[in-house]
Amino acid sequence: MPVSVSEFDGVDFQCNECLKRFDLDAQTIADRFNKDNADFAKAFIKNKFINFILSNKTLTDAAHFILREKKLPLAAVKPQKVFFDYGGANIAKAMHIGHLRSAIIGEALKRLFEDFGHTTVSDVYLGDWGLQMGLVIAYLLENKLDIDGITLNDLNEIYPAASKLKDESERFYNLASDITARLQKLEQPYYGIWERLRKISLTDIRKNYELLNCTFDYYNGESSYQKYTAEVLEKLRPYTNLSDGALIIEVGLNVPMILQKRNGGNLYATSDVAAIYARAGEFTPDRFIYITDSRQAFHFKQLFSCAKIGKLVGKDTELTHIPYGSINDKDGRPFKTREGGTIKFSDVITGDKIQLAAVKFADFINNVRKDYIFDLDKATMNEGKTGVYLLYTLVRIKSILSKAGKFDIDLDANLIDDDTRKIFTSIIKLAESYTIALNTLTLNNIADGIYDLAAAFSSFYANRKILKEEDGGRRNFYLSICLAVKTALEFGLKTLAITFVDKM
RNA sequence: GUUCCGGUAACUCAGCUGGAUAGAGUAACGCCCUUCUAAGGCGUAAGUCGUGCGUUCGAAUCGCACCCGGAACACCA
Repeated sequence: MPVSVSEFDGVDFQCNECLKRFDLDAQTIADRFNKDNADFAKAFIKNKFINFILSNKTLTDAAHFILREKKLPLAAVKPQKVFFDYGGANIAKAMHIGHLRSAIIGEALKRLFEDFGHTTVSDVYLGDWGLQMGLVIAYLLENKLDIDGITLNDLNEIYPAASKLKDESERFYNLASDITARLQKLEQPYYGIWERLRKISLTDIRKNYELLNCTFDYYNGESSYQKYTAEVLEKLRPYTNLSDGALIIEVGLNVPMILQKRNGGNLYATSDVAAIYARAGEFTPDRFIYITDSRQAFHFKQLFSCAKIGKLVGKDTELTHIPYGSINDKDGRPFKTREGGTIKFSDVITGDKIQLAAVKFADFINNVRKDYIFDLDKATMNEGKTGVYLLYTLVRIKSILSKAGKFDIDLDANLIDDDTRKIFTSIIKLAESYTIALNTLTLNNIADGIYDLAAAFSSFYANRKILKEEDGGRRNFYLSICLAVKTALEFGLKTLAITFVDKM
């Protein structure tokens, strides 16, 4: 019988099945529940709802589990192997604020799956093989720029300039397209220049992802999968045909998917098809999860349909795209600098742990799929529902524990009062939020759960002096709670890939 | 034009496989530091849940229509 968290005062969980089914008598069910599960929870009826109040034993059991196992009591699931594709930084293009969400959402989801015991494989899948490379190379050659001495800063200026030129000059666009196609055939000098550009960018990209706590198993890119292109196109041959010179495949949507351009050049789609084929072959994952911005939703519909039609993945392989909304400014417009340029990664991510926690938490607290208004000042504000608050709460707990010295773990259920009860239920609800997160592939439930636990602790903390408590049993009870909350908060922050500190 | 996503307090957002009194944070206004980190705690005030019909014992939640905002829709990624 389905049970859900209740918002009703003094009730932990509720069941309203008896309101829907006349054959069920709420009182009978509650009575039976109470008979069989007396030490777990108490059921009672109000307004035809069956309400459940968790027993003190259930509350302390959860805390004991955390203290013993150093993790939250999560529901058991059948372990799967899941392939994560997130990150997606571009070579020869500075990382900017738009790259932030894929990285932090992807990393947190990956960790969430690992918390549940799933095996994961992750690939950053760099954008290193498309037209953007041809644009930059064409620009370098046309302007006779010193390619050996080029720096990342130069690239940051070259790409926007080349991109602009592409829109203004058809001649330049054609040149860049031609160079892209030649590069894809590994022709010199283009391939050599490409290697140089990739090397310069990669150092910076790795550094940035490390700052964000992103841990990719592979730093592959579109280029890494090109060697599978011929093979995958051959496999798809029965389903493809030529249209207007381009190689296309009908995927059951109103628009076919283009696999190869008229000039023989490959596109993003080509790389993606090759990549999913190669990954399925090498890792045989039960599931693929791609995390990109929502504008690519249609592309992934095409890709997944193509992969199924062409049997590039197993029949039962689950293919998931998580589309996230764009980061907008206070006026709801795509985030730009005052001059109209993109906000650079380094403007937002400085490496300061507290600021980083704030930026990440501000993202998690919002629904992944929606656009969200990014306000650095607000995110890093010292008050309210922020990453700073969580870190601060943790610091205060740590301070108490270090001053307390040794103590015996003792959770005497008789000592539970309103404040401590709130802490215990918050812990249980946090564990519940993990299941919701896993099922919905969102993270705001966990972020909220962590906040609620921290808030419950802050209330408890404000109402008593833990270290001055003279009753030994009570002191142990309080300190044990501190330790359990600390462990739960740290576990939660680790899932979200937020680094915490000891002092601030 | 077709399709998708969004519209909830002044602001930023939860809640959406229908359920009890629609929740947080911010901003506003009060109160609480000789006391474990006040980056904190407690409280007050703030809502035609975009609009209109419909389904239901019951709708922010489901259906239909409409209005606003954003996005995607063949050689970009």
